[in-house]
Amino acid sequence: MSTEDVWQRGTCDSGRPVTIVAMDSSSTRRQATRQKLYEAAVTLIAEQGFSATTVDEIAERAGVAKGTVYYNFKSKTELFEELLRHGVGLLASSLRTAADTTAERGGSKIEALDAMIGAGLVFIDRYPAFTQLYVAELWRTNRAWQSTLLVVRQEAVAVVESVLREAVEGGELSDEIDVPLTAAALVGMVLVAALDWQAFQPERSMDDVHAALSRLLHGRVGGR
Amino acid sequence: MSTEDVWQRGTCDSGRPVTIVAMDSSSTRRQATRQKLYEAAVTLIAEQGFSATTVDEIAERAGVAKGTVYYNFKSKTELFEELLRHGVGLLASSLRTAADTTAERGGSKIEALDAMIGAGLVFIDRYPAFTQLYVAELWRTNRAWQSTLLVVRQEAVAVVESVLREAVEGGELSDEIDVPLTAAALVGMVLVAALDWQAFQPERSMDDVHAALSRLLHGRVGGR
DNA sequence: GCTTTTGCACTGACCAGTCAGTACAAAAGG
DNA sequence: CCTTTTGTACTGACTGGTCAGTGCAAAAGC
Repeated sequence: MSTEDVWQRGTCDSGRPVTIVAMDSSSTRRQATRQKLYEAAVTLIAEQGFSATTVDEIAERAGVAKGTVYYNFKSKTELFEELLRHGVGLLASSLRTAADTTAERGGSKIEALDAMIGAGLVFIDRYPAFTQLYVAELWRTNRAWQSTLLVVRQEAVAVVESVLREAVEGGELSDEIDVPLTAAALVGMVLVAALDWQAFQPERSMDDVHAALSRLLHGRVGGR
Repeated sequence: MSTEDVWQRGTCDSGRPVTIVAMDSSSTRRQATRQKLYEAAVTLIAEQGFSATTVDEIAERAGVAKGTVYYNFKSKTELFEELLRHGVGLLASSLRTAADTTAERGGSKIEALDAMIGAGLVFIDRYPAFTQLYVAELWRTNRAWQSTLLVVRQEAVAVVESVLREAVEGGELSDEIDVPLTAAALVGMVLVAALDWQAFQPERSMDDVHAALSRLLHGRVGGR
């Protein structure tokens, strides 16, 4: 975290507000506040779910007054939706980078998929709370943010689909494989294995997990 | 949904579900009420999440008075926990049956795994709401039913692990594979692919999905 | 004649969202 | 200079509503 504002809060009803310290330029402050709110919200919602998490909790964890939440976001739901957009953006671009880097090195598409598994694991390791939250909310029907999630899912899965498609076109994979279903299965494999690793087998290393998933991808499990 | 299910309740030590068809006349009525409540709760909670679902809603959907909910269950949480136990019992025994049937026919362990994928898909197709709910709650930390879930997850994953282990012992699979991680990855693959199928690609047939997953299991995606 | 269910009124905690007010920097004005 | 105004960011007590869980008398099953 970057901003070094050393300021103190007073109480509203009695204590003299003892504030202080200047802000550099204008809107940097707001950005920092939003970031704090994102960070507080993501862990709380991942732990407890959206409805079970109160705005008061989010504000408290962020070290901010409740009113500030509503100054920065229209509603609790809007805060959550922006969180989703923000997080999936990070994931998708991290997957894309992994694929592109492999391509630049002249690697095969299968290698690119392997690299994406690695990138996925790094992401989940870094933002476990976000991943948890994403998985928990993705398949809920009837929610307000359903449309946001649909878009956001497509952004992530599309990256995998495009690499699979290129692999088929390049003759690297049989054209019998079902691109959308296989992409979903691969993403699910990584997501669930990683969450399970963190929740139930935390003693394993990321390399262990990557190796196990690679083996599945390369067909060394059920192998012919 | 069929109300005439054969009732199963897990016993603690044996791990083997005991079938309860009908205890005594008075209990049957109670069981029917409980079943109605499970069915109402599972869809509502899958759609909205645990906290967002009210007891009044559950009672109304079940066509039962609110007091009845509390006559049959200590609390909303307890209702939910028993729902989880009940559902995972069904899943685990369905997986076990698939594996056993394959074994009886003299099939290989890989074939057993394939059959379990099929059984998993049938289960998800029949109880999509339960699956949704399970995935959404499984990796949450800090929840009251955390310990219930841990037990319940183990029951399902253990079935897959045991088949993998037998396959390794029988020389069908390399002993280099990591049994717990691979089991988690396989379960995740099926779970997520199936949910994705239902939510985002409902036009596909179950056979399509099974074929795509089989291909991954048999290594016909990343080839060698 | 038990167990189970109903219907309904009630309570107390909890919570999303509001609003009047504070803090403070920078600009405007004198 | 100093003082007044303006804009932005934030504060926290408060409100109106919601909901888990209770209590109980009467009815319905078995």
